[in-house]
Amino acid sequence: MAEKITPRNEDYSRWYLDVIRDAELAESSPVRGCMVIRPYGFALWEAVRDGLDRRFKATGHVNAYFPLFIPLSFFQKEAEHVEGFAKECAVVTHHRLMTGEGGLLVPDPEAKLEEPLIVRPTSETIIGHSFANWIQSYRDLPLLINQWANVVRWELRTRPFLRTTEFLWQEGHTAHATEAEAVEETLTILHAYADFAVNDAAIPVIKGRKSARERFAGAVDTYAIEAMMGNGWALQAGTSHYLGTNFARGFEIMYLDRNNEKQYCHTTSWGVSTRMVGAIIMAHGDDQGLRLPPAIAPVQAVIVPIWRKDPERVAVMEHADNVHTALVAAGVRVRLDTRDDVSPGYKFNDWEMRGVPVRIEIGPRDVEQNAVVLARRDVPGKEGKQFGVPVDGVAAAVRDLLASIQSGLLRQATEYRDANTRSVSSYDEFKQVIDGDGGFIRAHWAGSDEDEDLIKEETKATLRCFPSDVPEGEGVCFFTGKRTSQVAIFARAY
RNA sequence: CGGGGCGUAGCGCAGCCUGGUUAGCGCGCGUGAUUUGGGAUCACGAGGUCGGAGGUUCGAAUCCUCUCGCCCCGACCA
Repeated sequence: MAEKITPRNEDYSRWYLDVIRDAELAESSPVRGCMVIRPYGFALWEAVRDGLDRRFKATGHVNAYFPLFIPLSFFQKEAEHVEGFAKECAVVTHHRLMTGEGGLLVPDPEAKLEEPLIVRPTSETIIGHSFANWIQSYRDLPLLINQWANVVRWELRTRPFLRTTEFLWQEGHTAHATEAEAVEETLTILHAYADFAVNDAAIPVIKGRKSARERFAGAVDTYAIEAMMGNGWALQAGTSHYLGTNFARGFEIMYLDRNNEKQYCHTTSWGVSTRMVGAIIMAHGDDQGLRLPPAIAPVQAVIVPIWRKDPERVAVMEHADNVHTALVAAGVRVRLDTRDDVSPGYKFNDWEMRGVPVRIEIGPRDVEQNAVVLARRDVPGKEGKQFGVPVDGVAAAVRDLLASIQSGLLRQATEYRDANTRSVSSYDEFKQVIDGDGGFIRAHWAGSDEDEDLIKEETKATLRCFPSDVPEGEGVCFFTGKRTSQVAIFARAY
């Protein structure tokens, strides 16, 4: 691997869990596979939410809300969709409890539902049902709806943020008159996701189309943004699906066109989940813990006052208050750490683990000089510190620093990804890379679905996507030896 | 569901093999003092049905049986 940016040490999983614990992002819950999101972790999710929601609204989407429970029969209406989700559904069968033997509460057999309800694993079906009612004419199109919600998928194996039984996400659902419009919508959202990932989360994602094997259940085409984590594995951080008329046929989502003829709508769906928080942790975290890009950091700068005796304390706090006020006025999300029961050293570590981009140290020496010390989270140790920054210029200096950290994190992550993206010209070489350095393999690909299955079985690497930016041109498939212009990215993935 | 492992204080663990007074350690928590520019120190203190049930035994955290739960690897997946 290239120079270490994030810890790919003995146990990356352990590191990941420790970061989550130390930064107080989340913890396990009494319910298997579910996660308690603590306030700081939720603030991070809210930042993701705000960044995405702003982009959705800028492209004409509006928010709405649909039921948590979906009638079982709704799932039946799209064949591939059933197949994809049937294995991981939570099912509600009763609506009342009763006291049974030994005083234990049990579902009342008298209160069995005539039709079981599914706790939504995704909402295409129930939203499709509404869409069918809402859409009559071409004048009702396009219909651009988004929902912020929780969903439940009974996964066999879970990991905090990356895969939990219940998770928070947004799911967009749109309906269009034509295939071209719906495909355009799918790509508009893909670009919005990538824009957020790159510019807000500082994660250099690759936009691409999924292979048939990796496609969403019921979609004609699935597009995704793929990110590289600190151990070289891939993480699908957002998906956008063109659903064709599959769901429109299942739910009779139809409109009358200008010629007074009934037509099926072309629909799309797309989602980003709390998994994005996991991506941010794994893409940027280092040995000290979390590193947050300023654009989404709940706290962008923290002021740590330092004093020994009460007279010092008064002077330092007054100075710190002034700096705090100036930064608030400058629009910086700043926090003054007034805790007097922990030492400054403790606070330094505490905020570093939480990934706060900028730390402002204010002690008696700074009061004397009417200055502060600035420390940047992305550069460890003394090199990351600026001493004697005059108070007059603090707001400007902090803003510059935040901008520099934002671009610095993106640059580091991009360099890391590029250093760990390799090309191969044979399957042997492919296996060597996957078992050795890991990372992404980007190569020409003309294999079949079965070839893809074989590679997955033998190497655990999956076809992540066909990247949409293809500068390579025609070449030879590493697996089949055929000439092709199609390029694919393979990697082990979460 | 297959393969491995673990349940002892809020958290992390030792003790179990080879049964024996009052079950230990670290972190955290409470009180006090001294500290405070990189995770403070000392003193005192609170905190446990040893996952549960049954059995063996004079005696069980320790041995046996059953049971419940969790974690890791695999299959499923955002």
